Amino acid sequence: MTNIRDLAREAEVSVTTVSRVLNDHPYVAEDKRRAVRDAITKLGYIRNQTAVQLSTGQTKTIGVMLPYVDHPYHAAILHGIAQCAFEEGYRFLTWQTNYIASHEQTVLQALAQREVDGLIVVSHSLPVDEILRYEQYGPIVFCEHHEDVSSVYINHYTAFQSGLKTLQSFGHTQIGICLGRPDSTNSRARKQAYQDTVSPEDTSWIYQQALTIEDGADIARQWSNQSCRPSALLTASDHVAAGIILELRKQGYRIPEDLAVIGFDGSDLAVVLNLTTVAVPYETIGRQAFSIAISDNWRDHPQIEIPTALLSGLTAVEVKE
Amino acid sequence: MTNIRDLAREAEVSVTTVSRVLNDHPYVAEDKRRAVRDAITKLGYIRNQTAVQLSTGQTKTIGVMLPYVDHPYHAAILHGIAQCAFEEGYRFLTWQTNYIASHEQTVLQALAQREVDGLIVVSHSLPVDEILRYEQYGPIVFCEHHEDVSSVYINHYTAFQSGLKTLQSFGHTQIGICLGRPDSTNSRARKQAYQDTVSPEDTSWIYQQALTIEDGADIARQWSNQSCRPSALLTASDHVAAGIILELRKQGYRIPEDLAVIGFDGSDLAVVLNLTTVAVPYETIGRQAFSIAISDNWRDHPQIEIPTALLSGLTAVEVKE
DNA sequence: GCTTGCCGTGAAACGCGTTTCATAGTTTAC
DNA sequence: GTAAACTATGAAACGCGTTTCACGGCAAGC
Repeated sequence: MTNIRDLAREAEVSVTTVSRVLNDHPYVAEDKRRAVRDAITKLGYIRNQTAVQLSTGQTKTIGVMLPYVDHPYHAAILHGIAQCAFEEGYRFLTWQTNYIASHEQTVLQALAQREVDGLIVVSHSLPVDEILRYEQYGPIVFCEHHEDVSSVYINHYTAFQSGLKTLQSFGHTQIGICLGRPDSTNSRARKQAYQDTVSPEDTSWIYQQALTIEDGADIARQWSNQSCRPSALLTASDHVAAGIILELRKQGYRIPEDLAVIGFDGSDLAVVLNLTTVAVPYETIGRQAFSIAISDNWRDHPQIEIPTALLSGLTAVEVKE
Repeated sequence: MTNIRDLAREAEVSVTTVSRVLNDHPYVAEDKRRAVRDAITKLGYIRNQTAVQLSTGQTKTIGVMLPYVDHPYHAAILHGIAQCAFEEGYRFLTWQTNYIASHEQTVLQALAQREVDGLIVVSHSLPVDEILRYEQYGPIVFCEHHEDVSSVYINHYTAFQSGLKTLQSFGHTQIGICLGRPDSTNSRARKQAYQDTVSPEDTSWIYQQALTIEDGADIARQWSNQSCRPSALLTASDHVAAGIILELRKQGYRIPEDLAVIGFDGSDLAVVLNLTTVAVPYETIGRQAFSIAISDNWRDHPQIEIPTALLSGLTAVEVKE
């Protein structure tokens, strides 16, 4: 493997000059520049990126902590990160944590060990302040809202409220909700929006642990077994909504006549099912998070709220008298 | 930032001994080991991973080249890679290329510059032999079949054949297909299977450039405008199948009575639509590709064929007389 | 005519952990 | 009892590019 010292010898210049040529520094005479270029070609030199990283103290790499790379909305955030990273000449390392605390620790460790210049936390299970202890090693940007933390987020309270109000405007009074992980920040905000907006008569209309299509089917069965049912459901994700709709149709119920359903995410599934859904611009979240992670002002803990939009389908429509 | 030399001074040992303690080398006396450990705690030392990488010449990182991180089946492969990488103590860098040749070059460059120890090429647009020129710098594993190349793949010929034969066994004789990128290796194999299996009467039953839900809707419109139509369609992906089904239902056609449809991938969409589909274990492909990339025998160009399975739904059923 | 200031170049230090090699004291082996 | 085989330890080299600092030459400024 030829290195810059070999080049220097071949081109009869100093390593400094070689380095200057490599980095397009102006203070190099044209003939020496050419000599170095010729040496590069002749010896087939290729820069060792690791050495550059050690030398500059920068990896030009951002780490991404997320629970599952193949969940549609995490993947969409990743997409935004990938776009932005490429444009900025950065790379990114992805860690799939499955929400396992020890795996999340590994990611934080990587920041401390200077494997990455910064971290984007898409979703996590460790307490925020434990994660923030690692901010001394570099920027940490969250994709959900926390106080005094760099974050790019959607307002789950208002987003959920918009879904609930839509159902109300369609004439529904018996409204239930589905929540994902019960103790997550997002779920808490959503629950609060629910309590503030519809003042529910029955806590059995809050369906917990709603994450997958299968969870949706479970919830549909729960619903159909209840004596006192909601007439409308705001779900935690399009996947859950899909599970509910499919199971209920299988059981002979009609959507939205027997149960109006609103999804969350604005995914492909929503298009396919003609699902009314709260659309979230996940790609934008990824892009913004990335730009904070590589900006100089991350210490100011910038906070960016990304707006959501209600996307109308046919699973939640005006109630006919 | 304290380094290994500071530790050596503090613990009154040599840097070699410190390095030994850090790497759990056995030839260190217990008292010195403790002294080093104490120094680590006292000075708050954290290993600089970049220095380790430069020193060992290994990054313990694998690069992944794929067109889009948020396409379900690429994400599924990524999921497999992520799992395997974590288990093996590796990291992975993802490059989203959008099938742009210059972006793919960047990825190859990264291998040459020793940013990664190896490369997994999920899908690509550059010619294979151009990519293989970089094999001198490290293992390159493909997720599709090519001769004399490390690869983990599904046999698109037999996979497509199984779909076609299923349609035939259901009584269909007028069978069409959808293909994705016209010149890809996969499309060629699929087309061959089509020609060998159904000996099509009409080339207008091959629908090209079928990649997204929207493409599917386009194809549905094409189909409904044709005077001589196939009675069954084997599609390039579940997304395309979904687009076709939704558009045709909107136009008042019935699936499978007017058109039987089989998808490809075995994705969530298939579950939701009760779609008959050719299921592909993408996660397994990712895992296997990863293990080849970090194995010693990659120079032998191992080839692993992963089997597919037909998953029955309701969009392709026995033709009633 | 002399001081600034810019251009061009290189030696050496720096970032930091790993590894080779030499040395010396102990055991084990026969 | 002596050779062979461990165990334990450190100096120095290595991997490799960047950056600081010093210095000579030359042109512009007054």
